[in-house]
Amino acid sequence: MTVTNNKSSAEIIHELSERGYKKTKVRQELIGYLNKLKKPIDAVELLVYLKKKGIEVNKTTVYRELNFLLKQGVIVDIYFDDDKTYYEIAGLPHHHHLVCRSCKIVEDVYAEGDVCLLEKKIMKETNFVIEKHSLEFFGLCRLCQKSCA
Amino acid sequence: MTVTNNKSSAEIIHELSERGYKKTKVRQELIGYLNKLKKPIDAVELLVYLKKKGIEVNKTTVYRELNFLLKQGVIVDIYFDDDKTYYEIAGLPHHHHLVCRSCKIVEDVYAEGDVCLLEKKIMKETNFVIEKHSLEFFGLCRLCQKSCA
DNA sequence: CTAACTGCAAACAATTTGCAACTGG
DNA sequence: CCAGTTGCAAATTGTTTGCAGTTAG
Repeated sequence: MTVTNNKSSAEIIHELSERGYKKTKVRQELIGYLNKLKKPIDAVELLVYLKKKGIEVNKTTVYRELNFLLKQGVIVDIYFDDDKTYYEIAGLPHHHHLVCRSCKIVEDVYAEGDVCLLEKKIMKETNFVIEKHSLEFFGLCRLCQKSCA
Repeated sequence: MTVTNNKSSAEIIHELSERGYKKTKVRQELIGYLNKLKKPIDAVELLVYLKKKGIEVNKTTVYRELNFLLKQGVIVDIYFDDDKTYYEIAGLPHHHHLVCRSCKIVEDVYAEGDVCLLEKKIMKETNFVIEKHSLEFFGLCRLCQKSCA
């Protein structure tokens, strides 16, 4: 599925420019941040991040940039138990997500290939061509186990 | 996780009435349909179904009813690679979903407990309390493999 | 009779679109 | 110069809320 191919932000920007796309402030910042974060984050939080760094940018631009990066394969989109889209840098080693239903924190879990085997089995049995899967675990993180019901 | 406990529509309606809730046309139809369908479906499609059966109903009522059934544990909500919520009757045996990226058809896959083992392992390793997980496979169904890229 | 249920219009949140202005290579 | 990029306001989609009227038990 997802190929493990972790690139530096500079490399990504370079590849994009080879494809004829410009090196803009917002583009660089988003790629840089997502590349460092290595976890799913939503558009609004990214907007907050940019604001905090003093970068004046309209939400439209952020949404447009995210869709662009998605199409270019720089990031991937992820859907959790709510109605917004999360984005994560592409090319991370295969992993899944732990989502806390209380504080909404997201952690990555790098559990070995069990699901990939299952995937192959299902493809064989159903003749469905599976291109990707998503596996999320929902529950309570260590902190929230103490503070809430 | 989800307890396998497949009830008849009549039983469900009965339980709800014991909790003080009424037996309404829309409620009966929705439970009946979801119980027969045994697959995830979204609010709009449910609305279409009701209209087709000649049941005059406002979308607000459908959304409200779905949230009600969710709270009552009659149905569960599922999130795929788009921005709407899907609903499925609760208590089905543990299973996962195959979603076609082209025609959006959803199929259930009843693959055995691999993921539950993984879940236990992760709980032990991370101290996260996992309450549920969702595993979806995305790709092309048998038909769409032929008709589209 | 009364809590549960409903419709309607309006509000909402997340995201997209049209269009004119702008900017990097 | 010109394709790629941006801001702004307005539109869209999925869903929720307030409120007044209706109905099942």
